[in-house]
Amino acid sequence: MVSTLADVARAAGVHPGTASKALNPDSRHLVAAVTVQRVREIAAELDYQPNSFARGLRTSRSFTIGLLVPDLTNPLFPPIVRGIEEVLGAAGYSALIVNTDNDAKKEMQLFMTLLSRRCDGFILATAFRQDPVVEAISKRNIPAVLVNRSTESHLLPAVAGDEVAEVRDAIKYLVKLGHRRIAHVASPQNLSPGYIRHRAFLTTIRDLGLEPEECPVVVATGFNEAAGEAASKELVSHSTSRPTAILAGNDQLAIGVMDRLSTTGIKCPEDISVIGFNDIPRMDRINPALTTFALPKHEMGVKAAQILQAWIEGTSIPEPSTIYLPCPLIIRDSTGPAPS
Amino acid sequence: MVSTLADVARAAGVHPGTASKALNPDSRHLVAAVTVQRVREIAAELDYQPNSFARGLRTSRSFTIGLLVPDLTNPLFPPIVRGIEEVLGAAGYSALIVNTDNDAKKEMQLFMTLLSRRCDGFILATAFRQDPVVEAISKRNIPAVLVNRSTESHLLPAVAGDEVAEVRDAIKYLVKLGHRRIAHVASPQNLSPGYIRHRAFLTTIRDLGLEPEECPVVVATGFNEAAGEAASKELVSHSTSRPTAILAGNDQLAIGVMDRLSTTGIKCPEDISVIGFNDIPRMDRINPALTTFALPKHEMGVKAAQILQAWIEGTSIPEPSTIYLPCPLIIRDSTGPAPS
DNA sequence: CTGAAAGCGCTAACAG
DNA sequence: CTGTTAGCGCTTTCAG
Repeated sequence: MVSTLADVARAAGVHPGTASKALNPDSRHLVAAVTVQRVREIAAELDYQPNSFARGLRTSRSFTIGLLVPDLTNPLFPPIVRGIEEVLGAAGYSALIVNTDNDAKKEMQLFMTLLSRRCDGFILATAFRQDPVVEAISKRNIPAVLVNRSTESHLLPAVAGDEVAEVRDAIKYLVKLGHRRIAHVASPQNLSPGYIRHRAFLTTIRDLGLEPEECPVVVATGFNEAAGEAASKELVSHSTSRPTAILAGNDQLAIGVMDRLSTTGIKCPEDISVIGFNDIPRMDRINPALTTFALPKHEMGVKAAQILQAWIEGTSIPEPSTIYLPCPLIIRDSTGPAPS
Repeated sequence: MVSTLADVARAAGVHPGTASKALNPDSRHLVAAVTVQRVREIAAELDYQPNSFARGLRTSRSFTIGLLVPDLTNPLFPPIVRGIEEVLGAAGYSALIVNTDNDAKKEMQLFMTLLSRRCDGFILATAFRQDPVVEAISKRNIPAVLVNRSTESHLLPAVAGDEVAEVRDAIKYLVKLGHRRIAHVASPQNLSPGYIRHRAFLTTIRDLGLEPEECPVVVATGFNEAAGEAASKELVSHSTSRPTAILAGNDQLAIGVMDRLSTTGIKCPEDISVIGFNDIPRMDRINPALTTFALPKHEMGVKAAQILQAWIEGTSIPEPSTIYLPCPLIIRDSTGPAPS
């Protein structure tokens, strides 16, 4: 068994209360320097580890944060997690990480179990545009911040990519290359990125004076390659009216679109240019290398964690607004001049 | 604030002890069915969540497991984590996940903080061939299992790919294609996969009657593309004596090797065939698509988790031996007949 | 079947 | 500066 505070106190010939003060940085100054020294030595000797159950029970602090992600297997999320861990880990917090698979029921259930573990705060990369968990958190006034997704009702602070700017930059870039028939394969609309990009697409098309009927949108039923392939089938079937450029909702959808193109015998980028979003790993190595926007994943994690830490520790209560981080356009080989 | 067991008991008109029994599946049978019913209803109404600090303090069980991985950003690990979560999550455990970056000091430090959080068990994907953390765990007799890596001293059960079979299969396959000059770019030797594959390479070369001096080994200084590129520089510099096939220590190293080949103007697979290990995502989409071995990542996680759970719950104390899972060879475009 | 009481290990308020 | 005390919320004997 491991040793307890009482063991340390006994060995040091002091009262447990005193030992506690000696060992705790915030109350060390209340104890004589020699005593502190002795207690610490003995603690080290017995390699005493404070029982975090007991401490938590007393202080109502766990130094644990709950981290909800849709799926760690999606390469978007690990860098975010690392960014979070980098700041919160250094501050003494550990992360309880769960995968929700974009399942609202699972999300709520997992949240409840994390809640009963008394997490000091939460970071959610899982929010739906309307999200009961977000409401539950907000109602209970628990520190929490959203990352990569935001909710319709701005109940919690969020850190996300600047999706509106991305879409505008993408379309401007394509127009400069001579494209006028630009289509959008949108990701599902119940999550903010899909919805925001879709809306930004519509308004940008209008703002730039393109013909809306030449710029169709089709909403994919998922986030992966297969969904992209399925969604673009109809889009590229009529060789006369087909777009010359396709903006996919994310990189995986873009790959699916390119799969469809290659099975249909359409060349990318000669016939149709394709753009993705997020710049997940190895998009520079697929064929053709994908033009996409670099979401600052690590930085998003860092920012979210900083906001959460300040909130937990009472340094600053954040506004429930969204911070939009810029996403540079990475031009590679999947885009080129519009065919003549 | 959330409600406590005492609140529930009061509202139900019973003693807290009784409420506790009524709510706990294992002791429910000690309480009258009607009472159980009433207490449960009231608990649900107040949405009572047991305080896990208090419970843990009393029971010395946290229903938490510590999960140490080198780097979540390496696509090898998320599927393992998901496999683990799948079994342990269903059993009521949550996972505290930390990244060690293959830094022994960081590993020990993080382990100690997880220990003070009273994890019921550990799964390590981080073990070095000699690993102080593994020794510390073993000495304290804490349930823990290794995954993807094993230690020299078989102190803990482990689940890994069958690296010896992989290497043998790889070389046999290459020999069948006519290769006799086969080189190995090994991954660092302080981790079991690098070491085991290296040894298997040596013995297989001998067993198959190839000339050892025609089958050089160079040990890479890291696990990534850059390390693979650097390690293969020398190997392919002499056009007369260069190998016709290279077995890289993992997929990232293999990509590095292919980078080197393409900058040197050597064609893959026409001039040199390349094989990787693990089959990380999108190896089927790079150019040329990589021939590699499919490590059963998810299954490894599942197996490790099952062993751990049985150990924690006392169902079965496992042998400290390694389970080797078969890894099928996935033949793609980076391998072909030896040049004549 | 239910109630009473003790105590897990710690911290924080207060007294000396 | 150090000791005393109480109690966080729960489970688990032991009595009734």
